[in-house]
This record gives sequence, C-alpha cells and structure tokens, in this order.
Amino acid sequence: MVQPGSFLPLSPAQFHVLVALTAGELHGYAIMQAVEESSGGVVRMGPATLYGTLKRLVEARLAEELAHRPAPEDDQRRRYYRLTGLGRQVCLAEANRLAELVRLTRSNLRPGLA
Amino acid sequence: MVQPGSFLPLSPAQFHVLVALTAGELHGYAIMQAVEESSGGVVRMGPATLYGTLKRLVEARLAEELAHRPAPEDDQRRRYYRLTGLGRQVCLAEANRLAELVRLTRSNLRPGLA
DNA sequence: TACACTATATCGTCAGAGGATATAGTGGGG
DNA sequence: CCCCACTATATCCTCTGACGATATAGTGTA
Repeated sequence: MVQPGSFLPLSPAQFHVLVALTAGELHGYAIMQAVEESSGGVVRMGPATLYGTLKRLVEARLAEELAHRPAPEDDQRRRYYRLTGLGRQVCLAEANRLAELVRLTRSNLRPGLA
Repeated sequence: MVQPGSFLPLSPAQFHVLVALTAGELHGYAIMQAVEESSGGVVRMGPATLYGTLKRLVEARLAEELAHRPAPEDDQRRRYYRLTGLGRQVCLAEANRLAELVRLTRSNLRPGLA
C-alpha cells in the first residue's frame, strides 16, 4: 500500500485542484472556476497550470478521469475527474498539515497583534 | 500603505519561514531546524532554499535583519531576523486563507471518509 | 450570423525550489 | 590539545513546474 504521507507536502496547485475535487466530480473548466471563486479571486489558475497539474495528479493516481460522463447529454467536450481513494487520503493529510501551521501561527501571533 | 492581500498566495517556502519567525527573533540555521522539527520532518529546507527565501522576504519587507544580535556574547556568525509589522499581517492573512481551504476540505470529506 | 463564453490543449519562458558543495567558526570527547 | 562533528552562512547549478499567451473549436443566444 502506498502511504499518503509520502506525497506531502503538495504543491499549492495540486492541493487546490484536489480540494476542488472534494466537492464532487468536475470537469477541468469547472475546477478552474471553483478554485478562483472559493478563494475570492485571490488564487487564479490558468489553463496551463490546471491541465498540467491535472495530468500530474492522474499520473500520481490521486485523481482519475471518469470513463463515462455523469449526464450523457451535456457538453461533449467536457472531461470529468474525481478523487481516487488515495487522493482523498492525501488531501486530508495535507489539510491536517496546513491546519497545524495555521494553529501555530495564530497561537504565536494572537498575544500581541501589533 | 501596502495591503497584505497583494502578497497572497505566498509560496510554501516563504510561508514556512514567516511562520517560524512568528516564534520570535531567529537566525537562519535555527529557522531551518524549526521548519523541519515543527513539521515532524515532513518539510525539509536546505540552505539554498532558506537563504534564497530569506533574501526575498527581506527585499519584500516582510522580514528584516536585526542590527544588533540579541545576546552580544553568542556565536558571532549568526544573523538574526524578525517579522516586520507587514510580515505579521501577511502571515496571518495567509494562515486565514489556508484555514478556509482546510475547512472546505474537511467539510466536504467528513461525510464519507472511505 | 456574429459574438461572448465554454472547454481543452500546448508552447515557451522563467522564477524559484533544492541538492550539492564551499568555507569557516565552535565545541566537546578521546 | 587536536580532531571531528556540528553549527552557520553562502552560492552554484540544475531542473521542475507554474503561468501567461495563444490556438482551436464547440455552444448558445440575441
């Protein structure tokens, strides 16, 4: 069995895509929009970053393309992706790692917030 | 006034160094150790990454070198750094951004944690 | 039928992450 | 007292991967 910890730390681009996919099965363009929207426009992911990252995630078996589109009658160009079981574990592990950084930062910075 | 939001998102290396500096005034080598230790060995920062990142943080006015060392009698080679006021704001802003990603991930992944 | 938007894809560039290495001062054990 | 590991900063070099720009084409609506 592959251990999720060996993938950490994830690059920001990879993590953002995985997080977007925690919401469900999405196609590339929808991932781009989800990343931008959920970050309030702070994180902007262009096509080059998205499709390159997506390709690497699939190669690493953290995400996979769906064999068949969810709704057969929607836009034929769309290619849908979802998290693998491993991808879910890795995403959670990365979230836990970041949560610890957040906790540490806040605990150190709260006392005197000059 | 410079707005903290314009620095986001930070690169992982920059964020790690800033987080280490939230603990107080540190010299380079101590930052390396702090990053590795606080991450449980998951994040390893070599000299090239550290000093390069530190240089960029100083140029961006997120960190600054102390004019005089805290304890005059300690190792003369040490160069100490601390967060600037701006650096503190940016670090907190980045922590908040990441906290939202963590929250989203957990809220999406909790129901079925297969 | 025209125009904006959706959707995927790739090229080329370039910043920066990081391994390797250099240099030198420090300090404890044998 | 000398040696070696550790501390500490610094830079070289490579190479991955992020990202702007651009290409291509299908969609949908006014």
